[in-house]
This record gives sequence, structure tokens and C-alpha cells, in this order.
Amino acid sequence: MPGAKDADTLARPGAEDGGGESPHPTRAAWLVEHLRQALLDGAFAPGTRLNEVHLSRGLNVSRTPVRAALQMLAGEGLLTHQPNRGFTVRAVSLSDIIEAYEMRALAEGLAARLAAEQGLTPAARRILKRALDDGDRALEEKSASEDRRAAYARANDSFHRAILEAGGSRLVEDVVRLCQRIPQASAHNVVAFDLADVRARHEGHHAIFAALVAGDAPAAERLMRAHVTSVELSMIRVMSRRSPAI
Amino acid sequence: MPGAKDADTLARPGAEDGGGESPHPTRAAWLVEHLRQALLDGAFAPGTRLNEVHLSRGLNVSRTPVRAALQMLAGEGLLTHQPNRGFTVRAVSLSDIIEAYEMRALAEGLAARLAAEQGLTPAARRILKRALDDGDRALEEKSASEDRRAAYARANDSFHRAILEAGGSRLVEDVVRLCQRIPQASAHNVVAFDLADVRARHEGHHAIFAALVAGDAPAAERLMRAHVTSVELSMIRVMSRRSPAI
DNA sequence: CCAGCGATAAATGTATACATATTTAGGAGC
DNA sequence: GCTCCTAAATATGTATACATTTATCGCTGG
Repeated sequence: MPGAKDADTLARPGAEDGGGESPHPTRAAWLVEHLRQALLDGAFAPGTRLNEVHLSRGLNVSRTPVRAALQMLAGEGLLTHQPNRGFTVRAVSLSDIIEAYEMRALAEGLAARLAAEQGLTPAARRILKRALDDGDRALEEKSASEDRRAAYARANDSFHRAILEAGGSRLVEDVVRLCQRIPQASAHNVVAFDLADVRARHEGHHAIFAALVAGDAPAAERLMRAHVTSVELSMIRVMSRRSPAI
Repeated sequence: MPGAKDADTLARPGAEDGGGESPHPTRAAWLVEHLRQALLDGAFAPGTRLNEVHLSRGLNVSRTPVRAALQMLAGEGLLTHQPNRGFTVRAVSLSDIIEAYEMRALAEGLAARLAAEQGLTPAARRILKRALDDGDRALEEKSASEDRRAAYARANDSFHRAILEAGGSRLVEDVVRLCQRIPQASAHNVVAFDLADVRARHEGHHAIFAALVAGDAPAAERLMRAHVTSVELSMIRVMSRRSPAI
């Protein structure tokens, strides 16, 4: 079973006694985030059955908070729950990933349209401008490619998130989160793409920003859809290069 | 607090001893469905804090399965969970409902496109045809209006669900479920609409079916979007008539 | 009378014991 | 050797006890 791992090397949440302040007030909350990240990273092979006792022993907690976390993640759709048969990791196919991008293109397009319709607040506009500037700098600089990639990934993330927030729809944010919740399709994989593609898409960011500032809702929606679809194409190319059949 | 109720008049899942066979193998699974339905029906006022002890006493179970259900529903987004402060019912505004329909129009449109691209299986085609026929009959008959409405609601439901399935995307189904998970925006409220509107939309069903059979993916997507948007407009009209400010 | 504070009550978080269901291992019978 | 059946082992479901946090209420003091 490739990718399967035992979660033994992990620290407990409230264990730190020094100045470190735990951002997770309960073990269950910590487990939700921790396990979600592990699942998105593909730490557990699809179809794997998660054993509550093993998990709780490896994480030094009782079964109760482990179950709490698993139940939340099942609600989120990352796990499936069969009564009396426990929780298993949901498998994803290539078509799942493609459909996630199609859906995300529509959702982020809707967010852009909503943002344009309402008009950008000064704060949102500032954040977007800054994300664009950061992206410009990351793509122009001659710094080490790893730093540049990380910097651009941050800027990209910030740009998309700001538009989602500007849209002001909780549901749309939830849908995008659902789309990003597909293991291995995470947006931060964008860094693995060709620099030329990334540069082209960054121009797309500028165009979207212009449409938002102009309050041109249809253009904002159309541009954002095309933008995400372009990411989708790059992702498909990269993935089919790495693993011809998934 | 209007709409708030105590869940005291409810039977337990495994309690029946006669011929009745419980479809829910565990108490938790039953609670998930039961509480979800109650939430969607608006049985608990938005912002209500759900007390685990009260719920478990009213439902004659221990806190454990109640917590399991609440955790799942929190993962689904129907409830919010604040550590050490329990679960509260998520509030929805009119704009939430509107955005849910916009999102749903996009998602169901995508499903229709996927279904057209893949082509309908004979089974799917049969189900859709039957839903259309049932709808025809429900709208033509001179039967009691309540029966007619219920019959059409079933046919409508069946039609939309069949297309979602034909699309074959779990994610799209999840997104639609998320959109329908908005309390008071449930699709079966469609029965409260004007008969003329319903008839017009039923024609839309026929057009969508034709596009699916013809394998015309762009038309299927476009028609489905317009169709759901039309439902949205009716819903807005009905809701603003019932409660001017929400 | 109100603000602030402290004790009590109540709610949630966690651990654990036990009940029930499932899986697995082993052997009898063919 | 294979299938089926049975029993032990294992896993999940549930209940309950206790710990910790939060909310409520009454009190003191100004």
C-alpha cells in the first residue's frame, strides 16, 4: 500500500508548556485539521480503512476525540462512513480532479461576478493590488526558483482568496473549499507548472482586477472562469506527464 | 423564538419490535438524518444553540450518538461548532438563498453538460422519460391540487436527480446537496408556485431532455442553467411575498 | 442602582468500560 | 483440497463518569 503511513511521530496539541500557544483549544479541533491535511497530502492511500484504536494510540489521545474528528471529516466528504465498518479514505479519479476544476471555475467566476456587482471595498482593493504586486515581483526577480515559486504561490493564494471574500458568499466559499478538498488537486501544486504558463495566468489576474475595479461583472465572471480553466489545463498536463494512468 | 421546538415526540430507531425494519443500523445514523431534516424544515431557529443533554434526553439516547450526529452535521455546514461552546444552527439570509440558486444553476448545468458529453445510458433515458411523463400527467390531470402538487414535486425531483446521476460526478452532486442544504430553500417548496410558472418550467424539462438525447452538451448546460434560474426567480417572488424582509 | 467579582450551576470535552457487530482464524465435514 | 461453519479476536457503537470550560446568579462594594 503505497502512501500509507502511521501517524506516530506527531506531537499532541496542548503538550507544549513553554511560550508556544496552541491555536487549537481542543484535541478534536487539532485532530480535524491535522488529519484533513494528512488526507489532502495523500498520506493515507485511497480506500484505506482508518483504525480508531491505532490512530488514538499513535496520537496519544483517546478514541473519543479521534472519532469526533473522523465524523467531522466524513461530513466534509473526505471520508466515508459505513455503520459498524468504520471510516475509509475516499478514492479520487482523474475525472474527479477535472470536474473539481470545472466546478471551481464556475464557483470562482460567480464569486468574481458578485464582487464586481457589489463593488470592491477599499480594503479588498488594497489586498488585491498587493497580491498583484507581489506576483509581479516574484515573476520578475532572478532569485532562487524555489523562493520565487513559494512567493508566487502565496500571492496567487492571496489573490483568489481575496476575491472569494469580496464575493461575500459563504456558500461559494464552501463550494471552492469542497473543490480544493480533492486530494492531490490542491492549488499549491500550481508551483510545479511552466514559468511561461504562470506568467500568462498572472496577466489574467491583472485583467480580472481591472474588471473588478471597473465593476464589469460579466467580464469578471468570464475572465475568472477562463483563468481557472487555464489552471485546469496545466494541471492535467502535469498530472498526465507524471502518471499516465491514474 | 419562533420555530424553536423541543424534539420530544420522536420515536427511537431500533425501538420497533414488530415487523417494522429499521433502515438505520445505528442510532447516530438515524440522528443524522432526523436532525438534518429538522434543520432543513426550520424546526430550530437560526442561531439556536443545541444542547446535547436536552437532545439526548428528548430522543432517549445518550450524548454519544447525539454528538456523533452533530459533528457530522457541522462538517456538512448545517451547524457551526465553537470549541467549548457547542453547536449552533447556522443562520441564512435572503442573499444566501439567492446565491444558493445561482450556484445550483451552475452545478446542475455542469451535470447536464457532463451527461450530454457521455451520452445517456438506456436506464437513465428511461428514468428521465418516465419523470417527464409523470410530470405531464400531473400537470394535465384535474385531480385534487394537493395530490397533483405532490406528484409533480416527485417527478421534478426524479428528473433533476437522474440528470445529476447521469453526470456521474460525485463532487457536482455534493455541491448541489450543499445548495439544497440551505434551510427554507429546499426544492420541494417548488409546489408553492403558480401553476403557469410550473407548466413553463416543465416545458424546459422537455427541452433539456431533447438536448441530452441529441448529445448537445452546450445546449444542455445552457438550458439547465436557465431552468434553475427560473426556479430561483419564482422562489424569490414567493419569498418576498411571504416575508418582505428576511 | 449598577459594576465588578466570586461561587455555583450547567454545558461541553475526554477517557474508559461495556455492548454489539464484523472480521478472521481454525477445524470439521464432504 | 475446498467449503462451510463456528468461535475467538478485533473493531466499532453506546453509555457513563469525570475533567474542564463556560454561563448564571447572587453578593459585596462603591
